[in-house]
Amino acid sequence: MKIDPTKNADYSAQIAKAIRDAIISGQLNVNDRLPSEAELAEQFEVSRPTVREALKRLAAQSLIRTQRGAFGGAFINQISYEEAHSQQITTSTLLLSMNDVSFDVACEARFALERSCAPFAAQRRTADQLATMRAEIYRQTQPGLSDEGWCASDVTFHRALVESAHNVILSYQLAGAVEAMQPLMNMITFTARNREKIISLHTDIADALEQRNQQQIEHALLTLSDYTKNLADNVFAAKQKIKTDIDNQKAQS
Amino acid sequence: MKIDPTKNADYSAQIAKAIRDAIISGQLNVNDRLPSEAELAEQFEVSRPTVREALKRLAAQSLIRTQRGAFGGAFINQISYEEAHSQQITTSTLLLSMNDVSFDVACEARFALERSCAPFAAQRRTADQLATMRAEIYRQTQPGLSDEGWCASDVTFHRALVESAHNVILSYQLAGAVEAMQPLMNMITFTARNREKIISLHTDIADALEQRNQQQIEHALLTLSDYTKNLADNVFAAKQKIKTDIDNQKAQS
DNA sequence: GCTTTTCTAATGTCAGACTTTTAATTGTCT
DNA sequence: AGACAATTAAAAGTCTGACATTAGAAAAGC
Repeated sequence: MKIDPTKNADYSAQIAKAIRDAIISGQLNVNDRLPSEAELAEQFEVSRPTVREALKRLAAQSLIRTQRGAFGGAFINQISYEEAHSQQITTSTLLLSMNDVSFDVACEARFALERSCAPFAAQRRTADQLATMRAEIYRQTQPGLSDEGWCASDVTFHRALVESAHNVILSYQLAGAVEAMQPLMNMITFTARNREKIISLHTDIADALEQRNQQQIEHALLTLSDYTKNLADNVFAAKQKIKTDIDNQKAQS
Repeated sequence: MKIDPTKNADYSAQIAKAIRDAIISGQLNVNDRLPSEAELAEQFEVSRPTVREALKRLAAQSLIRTQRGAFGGAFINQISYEEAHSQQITTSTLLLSMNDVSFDVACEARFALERSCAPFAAQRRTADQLATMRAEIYRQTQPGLSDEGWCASDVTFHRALVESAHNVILSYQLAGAVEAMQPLMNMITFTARNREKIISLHTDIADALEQRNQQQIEHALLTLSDYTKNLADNVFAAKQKIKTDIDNQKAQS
């Protein structure tokens, strides 16, 4: 692992890569302690600040954690679902916001992924998860619910659906996709009429899940996907119209 | 953004967070240039090495890129699908290897996710993608193909299937899931007999895709999933048996 | 035997200097 | 005037050496 060829540039990146590879390949195990910064500096024949920069890179990916004090140091971190998940969300969110993905594409992907847990959800759903979903539906019917409250409830509802598949990998992947989409979803303002329709679709999903009817779950999700797409199209069209009107006014004056 | 409360610890983490938040919230746009390290050090009232550690953290997430020389500096990076993708793979791979996820769970998730692009693949597949898949199937029939070659061909085949859905978000999410699973898949050694069966299932998938038959694609994927699971169960059972036999021998002596 | 103190190894931070890279500017020649 | 070469300056990358802070371990005291 100690090899670090005198390639032209950026020692800290090279050192980070060397350590990262050692972790991935299993040479370093969870909770192993890395040598101290001073020792690493000696091994790699660089100064301590350079080593530190490398370690910070690894820390940014939660590959290591550091502890101060005697017998402290850098330890290989066991990545938890939560950490992996929150990292995935940051990445996906940035990806979406920086590459102006069309709403349709994102929406399609989101519901397609969610549909993929339908068969397992139908088989394995527990009363508990069903209750959560029903509770969220009830919350959504409350007239005083704010836009933020509505969105949060929506996320909880869908997360319960995903969890009911009882597959940690699916949960991890889907929670990431759903949450990353949230900023896009928040661009839609839901009228009372919209909410009513969505609540009815949510009820369909819950009913289908209760009856363990996979096809019906998938169908309801597909309908919800199409409805959301339409809603978004209208919102964007309206925004476009306002913009055009303003342009026209400017042209007249 | 310049605020950095005198909380107790880890300035570099705080600074990284401040800048990261500014990027995510849109205060800083793609290709904007950050102030130079010296200026940042002054703004945050810390030393330059501390600022540098913060910047390295951001660089590790590909949030910024740096350029040396006059008019160089740190620039907000536009995250590409490729980068996001490779980051996702590192995270997922580590998650899987560190939390000993059962093969069944991972396999189930992988094929469930892949099934989710069946409807779009059936609609939108191009002749090109179909040709890629047929070519990989042909490669898989070659008797001299090594284990590595087999796995690589498998990945290419499935990626072509995913790409045929023509949805960048789905591609991004699924490619991550498929590739992260690869180390687990590589634990299975495929006999000639196994390969034959898998090739026949791959052919089923390609045929279904050619006929744009969504249900048949899904069915073939499900069968492939079950077959892979069985295969893995047998491999693990065999390994377990060997271990038990050794233990018994030891007990006898 | 338990608590308190001291020790010490490690990270976290700083200041200042030097090196290298790179683009813009200026200068020179045809 | 335009093309090429030399200069310059800004910025990242690196190093040295020091000090501050933490927290576990060992020693001292009761």
